[in-house]
Amino acid sequence: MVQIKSSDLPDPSGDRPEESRSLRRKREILDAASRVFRQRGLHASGMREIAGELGMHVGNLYYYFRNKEELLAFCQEDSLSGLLNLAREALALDAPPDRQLRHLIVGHVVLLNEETPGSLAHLEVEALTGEWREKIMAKRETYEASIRQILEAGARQGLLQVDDARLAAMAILGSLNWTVKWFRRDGDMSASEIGNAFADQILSGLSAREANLRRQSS
Amino acid sequence: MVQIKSSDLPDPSGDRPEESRSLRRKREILDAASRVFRQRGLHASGMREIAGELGMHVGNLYYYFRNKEELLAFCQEDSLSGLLNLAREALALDAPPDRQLRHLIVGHVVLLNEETPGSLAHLEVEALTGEWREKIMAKRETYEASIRQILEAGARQGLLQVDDARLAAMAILGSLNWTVKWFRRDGDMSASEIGNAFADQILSGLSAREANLRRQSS
DNA sequence: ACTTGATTTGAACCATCGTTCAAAAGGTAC
DNA sequence: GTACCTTTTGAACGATGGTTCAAATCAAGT
Repeated sequence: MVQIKSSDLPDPSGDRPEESRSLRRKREILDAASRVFRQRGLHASGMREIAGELGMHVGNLYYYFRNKEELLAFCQEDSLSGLLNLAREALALDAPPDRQLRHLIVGHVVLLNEETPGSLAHLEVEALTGEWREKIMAKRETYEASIRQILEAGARQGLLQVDDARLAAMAILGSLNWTVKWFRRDGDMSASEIGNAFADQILSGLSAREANLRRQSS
Repeated sequence: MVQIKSSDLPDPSGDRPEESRSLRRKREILDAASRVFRQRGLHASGMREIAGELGMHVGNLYYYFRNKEELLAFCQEDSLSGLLNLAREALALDAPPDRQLRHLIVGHVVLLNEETPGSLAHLEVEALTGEWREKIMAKRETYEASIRQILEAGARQGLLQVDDARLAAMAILGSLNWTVKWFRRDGDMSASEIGNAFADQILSGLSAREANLRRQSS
């Protein structure tokens, strides 16, 4: 009777060389689940398919996760942890807020589309209920707050022009999150290329100006 | 045995005073379904709940729609028709492309969040298969093409700065579509206020400039 | 009133899906 | 090799949800 506690799955995604066998297996399941969720869509993919992806049987999943919702919640938490790390990374950057923002934008697109396989789940908080929902939403709120923090710092320093940080953050997040709906691994642009192009557009805006200032730093 | 053909539900949402009883009922169902989809989420809402919303019984739905997928497809088509109208409207506007773009942006946010009740469905093309999926995706492609058309016209006239119209369109659409995930009817901003703020941000960009040109027309 | 076709009911069917559990298999330390 | 805990299996249960359909009801037209 192991019964792994919900507080497992450490935030730093760095691999401990000596993780218990059980935890490694758990992460394997998590990754498989994420993959399936992404391919077939959240509600279209059942526990049996997730188990099948790993060549195991359904019941076995319930040895590691209490139910489907917990599995989904862990996927989302994993994905969000990556984003929170990214946000910390961006804020710790020794660079002006506009560059911090670019770092975050590019990282977000890469994370959602190339690294974290569970990203799609991140878009479906509605599927969660109760404590899990609150926990995930709290984490998401923290992430959004980090973005606002960058924007407001930029505004304070006169580098960014931000009327309503909350609104600006949602506009940005919309562009970034939406990429999971159309990004293709075999497309003609990598995630980081897309991220950089988005950063260009978000920072410069679409309006042409007389003096065409392509970039103002470097 | 009436068997309404799939080509019904006329694009112009203007009410014909003499629509057949059957068609009116069909639209009632469509609206109810959209409402339920939106509240409970697509997969969480069953046929019984949709029927319940109208005080009718399950089986009756199948007199008007072959199955759930057809119901969903019609919802999406309805929503997309509204957007296509909007795009035509914007393009027909006797104004420079940047104003056409603003018109489209504001209209899109309003349509998705206040007018068309079936908007949420619009975000879930994955749930469709076969012919329906293709039909919806084709319509969506047409809409996106309209946006690119505006952007490219703007670029040609030197009014807009667009590197990659396809990418720019996706960034914009992401911001707009994402609003349905967080917009609240009882929030402190109306859909059109949000749309206008978005248009400001998308056009001007976040980078502060020496000459702070808030608006360049009017 | 009577007939005919349109609409609605009510109940059932069937597949799928999440979940449970007792039993089998694996792995390890003594 | 044997005892003990971990992990996996295989099969089943119960609920839900989409779907079907024959029968009942409704709405006109004559």
